[in-house]
Amino acid sequence: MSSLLSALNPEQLEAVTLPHQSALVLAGAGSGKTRVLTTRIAHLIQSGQVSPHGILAVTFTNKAAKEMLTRVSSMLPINTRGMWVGTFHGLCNRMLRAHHQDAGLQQAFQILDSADQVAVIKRILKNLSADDAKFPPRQVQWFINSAKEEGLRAYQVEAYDDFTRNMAEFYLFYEQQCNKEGVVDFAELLLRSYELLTRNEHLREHYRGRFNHILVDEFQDTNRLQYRWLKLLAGDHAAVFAVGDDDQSIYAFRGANTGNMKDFERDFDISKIIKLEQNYRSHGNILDAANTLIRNNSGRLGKNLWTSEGHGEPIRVVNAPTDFDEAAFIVDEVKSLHAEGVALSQIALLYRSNAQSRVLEHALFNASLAYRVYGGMRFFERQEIKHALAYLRLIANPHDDNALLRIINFPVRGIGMRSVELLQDDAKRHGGSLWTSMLQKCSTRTTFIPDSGDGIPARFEGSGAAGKPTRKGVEGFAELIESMRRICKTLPLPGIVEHMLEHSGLAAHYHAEREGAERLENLNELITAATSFVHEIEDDSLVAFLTHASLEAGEHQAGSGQDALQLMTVHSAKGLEFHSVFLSGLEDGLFPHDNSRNEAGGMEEERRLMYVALTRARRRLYLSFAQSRMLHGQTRYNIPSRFLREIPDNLLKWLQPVQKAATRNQEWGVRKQGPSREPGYGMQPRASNIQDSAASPWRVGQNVVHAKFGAGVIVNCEGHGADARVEVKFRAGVKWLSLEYAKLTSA
DNA sequence: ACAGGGACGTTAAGT
DNA sequence: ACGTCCCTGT
Repeated sequence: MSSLLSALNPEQLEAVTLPHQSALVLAGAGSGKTRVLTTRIAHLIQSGQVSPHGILAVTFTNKAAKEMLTRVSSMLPINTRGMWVGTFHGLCNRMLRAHHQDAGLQQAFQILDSADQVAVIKRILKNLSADDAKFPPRQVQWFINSAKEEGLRAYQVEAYDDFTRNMAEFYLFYEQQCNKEGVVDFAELLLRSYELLTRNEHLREHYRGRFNHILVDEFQDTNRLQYRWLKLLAGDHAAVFAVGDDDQSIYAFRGANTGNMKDFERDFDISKIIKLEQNYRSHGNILDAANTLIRNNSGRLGKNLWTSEGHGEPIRVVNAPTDFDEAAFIVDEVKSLHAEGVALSQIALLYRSNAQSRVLEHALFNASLAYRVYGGMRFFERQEIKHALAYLRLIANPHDDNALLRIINFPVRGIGMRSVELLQDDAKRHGGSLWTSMLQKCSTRTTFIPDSGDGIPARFEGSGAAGKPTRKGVEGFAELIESMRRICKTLPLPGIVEHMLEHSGLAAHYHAEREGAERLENLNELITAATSFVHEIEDDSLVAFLTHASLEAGEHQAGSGQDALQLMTVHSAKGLEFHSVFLSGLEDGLFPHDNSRNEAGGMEEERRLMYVALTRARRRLYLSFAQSRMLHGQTRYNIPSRFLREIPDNLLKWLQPVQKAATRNQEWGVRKQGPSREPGYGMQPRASNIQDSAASPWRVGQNVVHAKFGAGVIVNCEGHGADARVEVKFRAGVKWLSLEYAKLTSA
């Protein structure tokens, strides 16, 4: 047991070994948060305070949930099956599947992702002939989801104006449509589960009795409904162990409510917040910068990161004339870092908004540097995969109108818009699903019209009636789905997928398409996904697989496995760390973003975002800005970010202003000591005097040999220990080299 | 059925 | 600048 606890610092130890009581752990960036969470779970079990059965641990991402399970299992040789570890949505789904009847759901209910949800809303708006200029589908979606996150059903929405009344009406129709089809959206998983526990005392008491310990990761990201769900589930007896960092709350825009932390203190009688402030990630200068910056925010719970390691290198600041030059600088610097031995995958290029990646990618591409951009299309979101899933959904539940509409004429089988509209009208009249209408039409026809044997009813030949010839297509489609449903009852999951791909015509379609090779490959990958799903998961049903596809959209972009630079927004960098970080586009308007100016608390959220960005770097941090930048087809002239001014000068080292690319002919170097002011920039850059070469065997003037650059002479030294660096003049130019990585020999 | 043109929007993103 | 979405014309 003590082996579990031996490596913890006092605060971590206190958190891990806390008795059965609710607690709030304020866990700074890089302070060992996950370690504390997982060690506590292991400790609780090992010391016999709770069985795995009594533990519920909730996170926001599947990745975090998986990580937690892996780490717990590595600490304890126990079966983690009894534990409820997962995302809010995953756990709610688990609960709703187990009690689908009590929750008013069919067993095979399917989950809509955001795109599916918009599709449903569009259909409803069209159906109601709503003015789509006045009511954009995405706004309706936002309204519905916000209402659900406040725990409100359509009839509970308070509407004092026409606009809201309309919105509430759309919500109502949407609700009815989802119920009819047997589908739920993400917010619905939470709300249903919450309502189930509220209404069903028996179930509530069951789960309250079961979960003695509830652990919450990234607590600052919880929304109101999630908080209420936790509170409801905890009741009076469970100990809720909430871990979070108010300074890293960057998701207010999607409903995260930092107020939950203060509510939690009050509602759960938290007498003392445990603060994890020792940072195991970054060097001192980086932490000082982050600490100083974030102190400008008000209403913090308060926290100051520290490290037992040294100050490390100064933070480098770069002023570039254009975004193009900024990118060129970054590429050069990345190259030399790489040459010094830093793996590309340990270098991150961060930016505030996705549009900024373009110019960086362009420069990287020209320099033939391997890179990987986060945030692209995910596996289960690809068009061909969505089509395939739509077929699978119909197999599981043919009343899923959304799925039906997606593939009723894909691949094309001669079902035009006209036929689809007729079906929709019919379904609307009868209040049933499209599938029901379809079957009725087909059966009506076969009853009244004898089939001539070739599949084409004699009576229709040459009839020329506008809508009628398409019926054959509809009928063929109905038969296709029915036969797939029949046959798939007898097949194992991968077999179902394979059969569907073959008989739907999807495989043939992409096979014939000129650019379809990759799509076809993805479809085959879907069979693989089904196969591994069957091997890994205890439930190998089609419904379980579809649920998996909805709740886990898959990898962001298949990491080719090769060593590559990491490009991503600051938001997606949260939780990650890198040896070196380049934070680009530090300009007012970009970061902080213009749109945040008018939002309540917007600037403070931007500052927290900046705080997240800074604390990603372990050893080296570059901050850069451009005086002009091409954005949305226009050149913008920005001033450096106010956040740059909030970092103490003595932590910064201003690199020589980058020259215009066209006239650039010298290497990047350190600005000479002395007063300097960027004209028109209102900042006082100061050359760093962090320098310590006393203990170093290297001195200025020494001749050295580098494995790659050849012979050179040291012209400058800085840093100490693992962070000592020297500036060497080679034939090819002047380079800064990290002594930790560069293979330098004395000559 | 499908290509092509025009309007539009363009902060961040998990489930 | 660029991608997407929807409509229109062939």
